[in-house]
Amino acid sequence: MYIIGMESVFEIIAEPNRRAILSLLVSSQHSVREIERQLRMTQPAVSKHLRVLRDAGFVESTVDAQRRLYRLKPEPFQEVDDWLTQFRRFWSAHVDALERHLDRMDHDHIDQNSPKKRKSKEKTTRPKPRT
Amino acid sequence: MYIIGMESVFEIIAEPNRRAILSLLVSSQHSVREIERQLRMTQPAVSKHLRVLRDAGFVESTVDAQRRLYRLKPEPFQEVDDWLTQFRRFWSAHVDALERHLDRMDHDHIDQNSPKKRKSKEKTTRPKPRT
DNA sequence: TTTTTATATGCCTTTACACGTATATGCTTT
DNA sequence: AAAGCATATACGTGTAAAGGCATATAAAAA
Repeated sequence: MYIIGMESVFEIIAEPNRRAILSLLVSSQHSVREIERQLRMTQPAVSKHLRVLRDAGFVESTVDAQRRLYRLKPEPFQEVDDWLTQFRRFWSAHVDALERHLDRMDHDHIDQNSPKKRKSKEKTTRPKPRT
Repeated sequence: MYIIGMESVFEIIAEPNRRAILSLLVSSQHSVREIERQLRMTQPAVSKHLRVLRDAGFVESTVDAQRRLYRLKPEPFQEVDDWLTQFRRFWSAHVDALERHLDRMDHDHIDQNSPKKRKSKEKTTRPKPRT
């Protein structure tokens, strides 16, 4: 049940300054002032972008005295990733990016000590060539 | 002094009609007229969006008599996926979406006949909790 | 309490973009 | 050659969003 302004996640991340804020918040939470100084934006600009990001579910905030500490929320990113899914079969057939994608994730996130489980050349199923 | 319209991939996919075109083209290539009828847009609208998509590298076209057949190109999707990468560690820590992501890709793309190689509960490494 | 710091918001201006209509270009069919 | 189909583009219009400045609110420090 949606209230208002329901912009798509894609419109939200279309704005470069908002992407910068998201990238900054991925390391840890930050106050508005900190974002303002790090990204060299005016304070109202930061607050407005954070408002948009909050409404879209990209961030949430907690109160710390006069400050508001903003941090990321995961759901909208998942939404982008879900949209991307329909294209993965296609693009992986071209640049074999699927394999690289999975290997990259194995490296970065699963573990660094156990051997990779994915066979290196398990030829991804090719979609039918376009006519 | 800007060269010309170098828009980011995010601005490109921010437009709903463009996303619709991309989703349509994922099945197979289509002519402008076909897109026009399928998506119930005016012909100039389709042509303009295709122009934007082409300039951004999302599509390419070949000539077929008077028609132009448009099809997807993979690179820009990869670019979106790359941007998403910096957030995967974060969001996977929250909803365990990484595992679901990988499992989903296994199902959809790698193969449908060999057993899944990924252990079902290989507890993804958790990033340090945010402070 | 007065002042200072932190954040949010309202107003205004500018810019960019999406759309529709009309038109231009070019190939095809007759 | 003429007519018709397919596509691209130019122009004008409306709208929405981003940025700046001023201000409102509230908590902290003095």
